[in-house]
Amino acid sequence: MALQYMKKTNTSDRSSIEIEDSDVRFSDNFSSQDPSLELSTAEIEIIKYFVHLTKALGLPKSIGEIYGLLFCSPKSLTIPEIMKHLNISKGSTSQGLRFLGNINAINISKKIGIRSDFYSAEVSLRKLLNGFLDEQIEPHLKNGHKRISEISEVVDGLTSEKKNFLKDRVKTIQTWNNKGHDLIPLLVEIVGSK
Amino acid sequence: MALQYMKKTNTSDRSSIEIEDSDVRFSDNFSSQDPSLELSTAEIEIIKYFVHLTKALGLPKSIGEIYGLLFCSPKSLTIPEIMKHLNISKGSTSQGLRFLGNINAINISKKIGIRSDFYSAEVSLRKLLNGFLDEQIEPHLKNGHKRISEISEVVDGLTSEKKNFLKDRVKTIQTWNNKGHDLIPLLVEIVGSK
DNA sequence: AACAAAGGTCAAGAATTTTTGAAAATAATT
DNA sequence: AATTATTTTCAAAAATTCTTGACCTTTGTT
Repeated sequence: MALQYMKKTNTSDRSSIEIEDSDVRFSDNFSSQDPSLELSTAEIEIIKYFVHLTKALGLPKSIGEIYGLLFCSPKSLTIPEIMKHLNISKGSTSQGLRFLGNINAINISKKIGIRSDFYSAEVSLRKLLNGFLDEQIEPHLKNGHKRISEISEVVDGLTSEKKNFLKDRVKTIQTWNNKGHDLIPLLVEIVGSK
Repeated sequence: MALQYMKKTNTSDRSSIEIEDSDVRFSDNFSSQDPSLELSTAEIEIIKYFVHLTKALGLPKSIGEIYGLLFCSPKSLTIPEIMKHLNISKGSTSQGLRFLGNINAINISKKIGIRSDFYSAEVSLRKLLNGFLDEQIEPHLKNGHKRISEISEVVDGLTSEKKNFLKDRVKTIQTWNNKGHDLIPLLVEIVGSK
């Protein structure tokens, strides 16, 4: 569950965040690996922070792990390195990097004489926010706009006594969608103002 | 998957939204019910819109169904009515309403002489946004703040050459968190104006 | 006080999403 | 063009999340 939708109504004041990060793969079965790949407690905690964040956004843990690892790394890393550091599969690594690439949360570079791609974390909040909004939110709004138009037509064809009520409701959703749309560039300006 | 994290990189320009709403329970097995409970195509489409939205937010379908139904209803409804209209279980209905209640997306009222609670959709964008941010986002930021402080202490205790690099990174996360925190009231003002 | 209707709880099952890893595709080198 | 390193794909397994419904509590009625 990405967002907390099961909050108890009467359970005193228990901490309101529900995501558990008890079982972090790499902290469990990592000791027997090449020590040069070992992550410090500090790094593990930072990675957990990003896992928490991605889970809150409804995204898989592996994405938070990958971004977190890159965020902690002064030098850019290759796919095999990421896999070994985090002890995750090639598939997860590849898909996670694709997602992060799509939202411009990582930078990809090459080094002369080395075939692999090198990945590093993008840390500009403006770029991160912009990528996330453009790739993840704006398509939803665009799609929503289309859907609402279709709904509007269906409602216009109604003859029941509910027609006017529903017309009004459709107008409400339309307004919401427009506001959301207008908000995107504003958000980038406000939050991303360096 | 709440947000699209599997977008193909090279699949021409296929529509970027991935959520399917092919199987909407109540449109499938609803015809054999009491006709007074029957939903029109328009209503079903509006409910699908909200299902789509809740899925995009990483929330269960039932929550979108319940909110959508209430949104389409000129009069407030009881739990048994909601269950029958949507053909969902008591558990889902109860939990869904609790979630919606927590974020102030619904209003609960009583009618004299009737035991049941009556539920209706809150349609003020300001209230909806405020409730969602306060109940779902702000606790995450608060928790994040705590986590970052803890991480900061761990990093301060470091002696490795990475210490300064990680200190800098922690500072970056701190800034992000603060900006997010400052943004909440601003968002409500901007979007919820009127 | 017994009954009935409404609402809540939560373990188990169903449905969905994520991860894995073998196989295919791509790209660089000899 | 054959070889090898790197990356992508995708079906199946694993993990997680959602829904159900039997049981329990609460509230109001007779």
